[in-house]
Amino acid sequence: MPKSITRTYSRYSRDATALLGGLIREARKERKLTAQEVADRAGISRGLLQRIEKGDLKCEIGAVFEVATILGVKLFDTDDTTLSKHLSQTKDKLALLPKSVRKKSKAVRDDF
Amino acid sequence: MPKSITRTYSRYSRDATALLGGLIREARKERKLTAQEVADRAGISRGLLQRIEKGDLKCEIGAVFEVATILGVKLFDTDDTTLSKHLSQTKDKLALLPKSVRKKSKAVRDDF
DNA sequence: GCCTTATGATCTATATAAAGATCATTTACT
DNA sequence: AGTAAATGATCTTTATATAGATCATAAGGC
Repeated sequence: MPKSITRTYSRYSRDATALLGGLIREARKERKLTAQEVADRAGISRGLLQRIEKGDLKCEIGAVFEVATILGVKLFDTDDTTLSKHLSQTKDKLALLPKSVRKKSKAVRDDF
Repeated sequence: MPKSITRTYSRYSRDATALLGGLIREARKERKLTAQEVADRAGISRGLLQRIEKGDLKCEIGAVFEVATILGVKLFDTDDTTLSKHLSQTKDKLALLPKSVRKKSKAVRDDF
């Protein structure tokens, strides 16, 4: 049961979301598409698109990224190819890291 | 009333979300933090963090970005200062664009 | 200036994401 | 190898994000 959610967000998170929303709105205007058109193409409601463009932090990341993709707003400042390359690299690197993080159980060997 | 939601996502959106999740997991491991620790610091549940790291598209963007911020995973490949600079620039640029997008009402003047 | 249309804002109903718990499994230390 | 801890997975309950509608306002083309 979710306790009444009142999250706090750092300035960086808020700025990043606002920036992304702004870039989306900018791209939409430049391409001369109405909010309704973009919403339709993304399969979301116009109201949700409004919130996304406003930088609302409580939107599905999938919806936000999808709109960005449709409008050509690049995430990670990279093209598709570079993105999937990064993706593979990350997966490879993760395979090398320990599967679980282990905290020091107690003291640091003061037994000598 | 939301009709049964079954969104479709582009590969780019899916890859981007997966990459972000992977970078988060990677950063967490490198800093030797347990999932519970990070979840606590972000004010979210461990389950949600799991989904974020897995690249689940149906998470709040605010939660995802907050975790990324806490772990030092940079969005937009920029530091804080550059980010807010971009933010202002975008706002300025938006002020210049037309406030609403206007579709060609009908024909292109065939009345002469 | 008019008139159509895009946008902004608000409300309701409902699908669903998230918290919190529990259990099984894996994993890393000793 | 043994063990405690971290992770993964699943279930239930509840808060809430979303769709869809409506209304008011703003804004652009004529």
